[in-house]
Amino acid sequence: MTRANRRAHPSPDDTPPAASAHVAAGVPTMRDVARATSVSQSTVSRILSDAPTAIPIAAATRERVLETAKRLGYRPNPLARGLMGARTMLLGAVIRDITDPSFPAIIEAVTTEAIGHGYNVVLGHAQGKAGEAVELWAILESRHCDAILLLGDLSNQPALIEGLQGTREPVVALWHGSRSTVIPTVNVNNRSAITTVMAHLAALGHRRIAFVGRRQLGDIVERAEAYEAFLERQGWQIRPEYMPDAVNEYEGGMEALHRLMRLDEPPTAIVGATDVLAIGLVHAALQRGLRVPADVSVTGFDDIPGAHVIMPPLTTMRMPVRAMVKAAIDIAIGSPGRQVDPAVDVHQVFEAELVVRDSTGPPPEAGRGA
Amino acid sequence: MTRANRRAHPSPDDTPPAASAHVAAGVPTMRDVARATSVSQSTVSRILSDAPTAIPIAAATRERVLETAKRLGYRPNPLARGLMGARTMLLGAVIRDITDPSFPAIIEAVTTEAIGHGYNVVLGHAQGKAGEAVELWAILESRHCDAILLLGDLSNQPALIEGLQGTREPVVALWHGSRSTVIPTVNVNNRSAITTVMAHLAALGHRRIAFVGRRQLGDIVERAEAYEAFLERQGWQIRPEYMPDAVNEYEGGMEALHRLMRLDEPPTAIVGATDVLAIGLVHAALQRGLRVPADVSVTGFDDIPGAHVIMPPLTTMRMPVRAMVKAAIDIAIGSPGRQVDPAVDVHQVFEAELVVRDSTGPPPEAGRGA
DNA sequence: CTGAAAGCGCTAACAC
DNA sequence: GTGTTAGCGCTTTCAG
Repeated sequence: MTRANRRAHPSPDDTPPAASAHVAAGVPTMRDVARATSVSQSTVSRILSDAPTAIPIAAATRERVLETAKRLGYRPNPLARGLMGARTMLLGAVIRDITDPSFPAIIEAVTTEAIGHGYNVVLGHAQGKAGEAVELWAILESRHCDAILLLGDLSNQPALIEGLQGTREPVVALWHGSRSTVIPTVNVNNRSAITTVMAHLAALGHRRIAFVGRRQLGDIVERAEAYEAFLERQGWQIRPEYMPDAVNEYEGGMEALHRLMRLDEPPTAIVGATDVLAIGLVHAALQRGLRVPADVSVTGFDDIPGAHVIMPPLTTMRMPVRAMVKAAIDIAIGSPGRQVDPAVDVHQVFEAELVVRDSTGPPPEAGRGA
Repeated sequence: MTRANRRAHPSPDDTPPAASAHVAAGVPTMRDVARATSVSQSTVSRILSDAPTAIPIAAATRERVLETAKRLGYRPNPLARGLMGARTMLLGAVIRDITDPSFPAIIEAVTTEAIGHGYNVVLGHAQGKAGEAVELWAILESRHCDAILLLGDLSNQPALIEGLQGTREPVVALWHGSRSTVIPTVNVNNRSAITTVMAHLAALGHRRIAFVGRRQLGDIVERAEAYEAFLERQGWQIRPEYMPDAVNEYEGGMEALHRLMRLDEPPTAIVGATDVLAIGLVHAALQRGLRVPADVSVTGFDDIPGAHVIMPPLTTMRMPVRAMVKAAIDIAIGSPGRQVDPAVDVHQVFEAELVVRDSTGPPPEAGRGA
């Protein structure tokens, strides 16, 4: 007995008698509206579809239908719609790792923005496992999502990316890194952001600046490259030992700091590729009895919630998350029914903003070592 | 031209000629499988439905069908399924506030657990606004979700709660507080958890213990009550000034600490109703030049990511998030097709575990004030 | 301008 | 055991 809201049935066997009274009538269907307005069901469909002006309809009829639809509390059934190949008003989201502290704000923005467009978000997270993302993708496709959003760098899922190309639904990647040319992307300008951070540090007087982050995720690769490029432009030495590998977790940052501080000539400032790393760096520094920023300056990236309540509050780069998500969704579902124009190379880039707090300051007077 | 994968059509006008080659064939349907196996489509349905043993089917036929289905890469169309009133394999999630730091772990658990059951999660967040949650609910209902999960205390959305009662889909509330009797709930045992924290503090020697949290969200109300009950059992004084109101944000905790420390007789320990509050408390204490825990001990609740990387690492209560989510999902979709048995009062309660870190210690030798 | 009718992919009576 | 036959609620030709 799974059949849903059968209405106008005196429940011969199924419905528990005096059960849920005020829903017994069931959700009104298009036929109900049609009957109540004494027009054909297809007329109702035409009026209620999102092609309001395509076929001319008598204003009076339209008025009446709209009115009864509202009175009856009519809601279109997205399932039936989707079955016909029409839009399902579903937005699929594939998330690299939902536990990453920078994602909640992103998801919040995505769901809000989607609802603003009348869309719902179906969530899936890829969680590292290679096959899983493809599976996820298949699921989203079978749900006839109108568009797919890729959240975070999923380039470690080549099968996903490949599969995504052979589909009709628009796919847009957010924070995927700007190397993917096959999929429209919305990214932060990592290069200019890191340049800003480095300039801030340089202006403070720092010369021995380290960069912490694993060159794996698209964004972080770009940040690392920008770091090197900056040093080069300044004519400063690029030291491999100033670029320790670190997994994007608090622990990764902590470990990296210890490694850096054991160097003969430790850095006076450290650029964390993410806030998570930066917070780990600060934490480990404090554990070591170092003062931040008196002994070592630290910067982050993302301005995650909490970045301002660690001690000292973190200097970091803040991205226009809202605007970026909006842009991505506009690309994905902005042109209703149409695929993203493949002729246009859609690769939007947004600028991040430096938020100076207390984790950065001038370097210690006398550099330790040489 | 929204119609989806029309197959076997030489694309007279629609399809951009040599477009996406390997998907051109379209998703195989049940009819395709039926034809390829030379059986009727309904036989395929019977075999592929989740009622495998309901009607006996020749093992040989079943074998063949299953085989071709796999070979063709057949995937059931959830839309068509749902249209019939069958299960949509969609799990709706209404989230109180997705930006709350304790939610990412919850969402992660929900999506993972859901996928384990073959379900997808449709996300919506209520975000405070009263009408919004109802709207959200209507949307989820129209999507024919098989079940709805309420995440966090949504009792500030009475219209939602009321609407939820008149539906056929199972609704389960997680961390809603255990006061709602009308909806099955899965909760943490706030009472015993706070008792544990208080006992920990008492054992350390604290006698002047404050509690910070707004009595609004279900969980926090229960925690506040447990706090008072503990004091009462100990025969200790309940001081209203030791229970400042505080919004559940870092800033709320900071503000509360300043207020508490301006008291003639400030507390030597503060129980934060959540980690967010506790982190704010610690932060403000440090700002004031107080040492934690030497001058004041602080505890939290939730063990959010980051609770262990603030300085000092936070003593807190950790909830079995995974198990709780699993329990809720089992209740919601555990009994396929059936509603949650209304006869059984489903109110599961899980125990939290004390995680002692460095934010708690003995009180200062000489209490300031009296 | 509007109605009638077909059918999306699937499930569920009902026959045989 | 298996095939036939209706629809689920909607969009979309095709006739008026």
